[in-house]
Amino acid sequence: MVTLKQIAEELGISVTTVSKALKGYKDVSKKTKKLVKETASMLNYKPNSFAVNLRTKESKTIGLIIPEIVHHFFSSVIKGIIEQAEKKGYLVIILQSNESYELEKKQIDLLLSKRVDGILISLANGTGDYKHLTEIIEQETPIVMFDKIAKVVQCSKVIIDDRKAAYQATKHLIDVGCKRIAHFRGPLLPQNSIDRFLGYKQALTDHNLPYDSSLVYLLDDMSFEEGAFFANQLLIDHKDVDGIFINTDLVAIGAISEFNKKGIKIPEEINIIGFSNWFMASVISPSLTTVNQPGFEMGKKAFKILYKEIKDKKKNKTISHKEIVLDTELVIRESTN
Amino acid sequence: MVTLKQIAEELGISVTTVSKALKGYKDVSKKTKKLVKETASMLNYKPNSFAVNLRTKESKTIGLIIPEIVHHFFSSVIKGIIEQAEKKGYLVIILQSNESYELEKKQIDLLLSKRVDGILISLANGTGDYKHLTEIIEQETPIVMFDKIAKVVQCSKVIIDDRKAAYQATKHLIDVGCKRIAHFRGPLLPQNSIDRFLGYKQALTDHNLPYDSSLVYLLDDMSFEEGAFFANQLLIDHKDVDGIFINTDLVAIGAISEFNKKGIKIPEEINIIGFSNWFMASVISPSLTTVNQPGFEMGKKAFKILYKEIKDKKKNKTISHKEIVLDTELVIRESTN
DNA sequence: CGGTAAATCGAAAACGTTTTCGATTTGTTT
DNA sequence: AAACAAATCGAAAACGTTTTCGATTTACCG
Repeated sequence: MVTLKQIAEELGISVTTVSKALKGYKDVSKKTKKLVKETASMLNYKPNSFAVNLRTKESKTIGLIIPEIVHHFFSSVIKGIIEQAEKKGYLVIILQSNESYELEKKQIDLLLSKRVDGILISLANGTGDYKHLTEIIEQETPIVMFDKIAKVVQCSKVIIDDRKAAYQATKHLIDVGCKRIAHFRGPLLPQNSIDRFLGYKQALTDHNLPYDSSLVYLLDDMSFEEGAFFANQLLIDHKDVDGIFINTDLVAIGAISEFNKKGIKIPEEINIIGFSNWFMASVISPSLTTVNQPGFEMGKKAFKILYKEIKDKKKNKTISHKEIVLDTELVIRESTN
Repeated sequence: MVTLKQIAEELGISVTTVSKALKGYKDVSKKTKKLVKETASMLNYKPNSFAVNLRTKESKTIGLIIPEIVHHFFSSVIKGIIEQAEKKGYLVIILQSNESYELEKKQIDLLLSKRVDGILISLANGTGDYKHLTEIIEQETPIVMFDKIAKVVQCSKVIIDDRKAAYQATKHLIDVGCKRIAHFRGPLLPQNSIDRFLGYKQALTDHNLPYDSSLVYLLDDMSFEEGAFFANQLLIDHKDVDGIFINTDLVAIGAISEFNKKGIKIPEEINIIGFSNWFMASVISPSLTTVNQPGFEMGKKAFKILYKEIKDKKKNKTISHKEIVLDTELVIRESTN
């Protein structure tokens, strides 16, 4: 590996001048500048990033912690982040928390000790306290949270309005004539589940439909199988239900599959609306009406904000935290009338 | 940020001793060892990884280049790599080539200049020459290729036996009684497409079925839409076809969707088998018979091999390249008789 | 107590870069 | 030719760690 020193010796000049020549300092003559650049590329010189990092105290690398990689929404987010980061010359280290609070803590420690320039995170479902997050902020490492956030933590956030989106989804069911609407809700912890539930409830009361807590089923692992299970349960408990708003597409697809198997006609006998707009939603039969969640844009936006905070920190500007709310969109397909 | 120096001053000893105490050298007394460790954790000392990298000439970081992140198979691979890497104390920088040769080249340059300890790569469809790859090998940076590989490049590889798997898939169609079997093949460049095509052809001739090149349709972007398009084309061109082996599940699902729309019964009128076993394959109707491609295991294995090569390089051992072939498995579902 | 061995410590160099600041050279003007 | 300004260069420190090797201290034994 060729170093500045070697180039300097080759040309009989000092390391300083070589460095400055390569970085375009104005106090080195055009002649030597040209000379240095030529021999540098001839020797295939590449700056030792370890040394640069040490000297400049930055690594041009950010960390990303995500609950699950094999997941349509999250992989879209990752793609958005990586693309945007690459444009700005940043690399992305990805870690997966597996929805575990303990892992999430360890991984944050890892990233901090690697001294990444910033951190992007979507919280695990299991995270209840936020000490590990406030620690990041105290260390003054820029951080922005997206999708699954902790409202109480003081940092920038990129989210969708889950409550509003859920409201619109439920309202859509009402608009197509549903009178008795069930909800398969997500676990108690992530804010999203709560907000979606609240949106559902609000839509009911705003349209003079009674809220019946026995129509709300609590999901645990949000799997395909759970969707099928609760669809079946619903047939036993409440034969009069004519619409379901389901917390996420995967579960909705499980439900559809079960209804298909049981010969229940969708949407004639029951309307179904999901959430997230996984690719899968468009290819099953009947195709699934759902709420589009802009993962790619969320990733892009999250990085952009993080980037600004990193730059501001370098300039010793005070960083003001932003909270961006991205638009969702109802995607109407065959599973609703 | 607290440094060794600060700990040393705090205790009135030398930086050397502090460093050695923390690293468990035997030439420092148990008393001072304990003292140093206590104050280190009290001050929340974390070694500056930039300095460590510079000194030890390694970053405990590897690079991963993948054609596409939002993709069930590849995201499974990523998951396998990250999990395994984390176990060994390595972090993973992910880049996406978007199936572009040019991007792939740039990204390899990026990773090399970041001085990652090793590189994992699955080639873009567009990569024809391998100069950028041999460059890595000349630099003596360990590299292992997986799934989409270049046979001619001298490095370790983790793959499946595409040809054998395709053979089995085609044979399955023959076993269920198909006499006239079409193939939607992938583009001309990645070796996988070629091998799958060859397996298909071999199976036909081994079972006394004539090979008819007009039954082979060349896919371009391997999308859902292409599947639908060629399914329709097939109905126009060859009404007598009773089975299709399709290069990848996504395209197969597009075809199924088109056949469903046209009222063609699957598998009664036409048998369909895909490749990869995307999650989606199990939830569409009819569910798709396919070949399971073990993404997660491939990721794990690829990292393990890379890890060994990194270690061997450190010990100046000569590294011997391995070629691992993982088992695939026929997953029989409703789309074949 | 003298002598040797073992235990314990620290000075210093090295990794490769960036940047400050002073020194030297060149050019320009009287 | 003197005087000054501008252009060009390089020495040296710094970033924080690791590790070699010599120095010092302690322990031990006759």
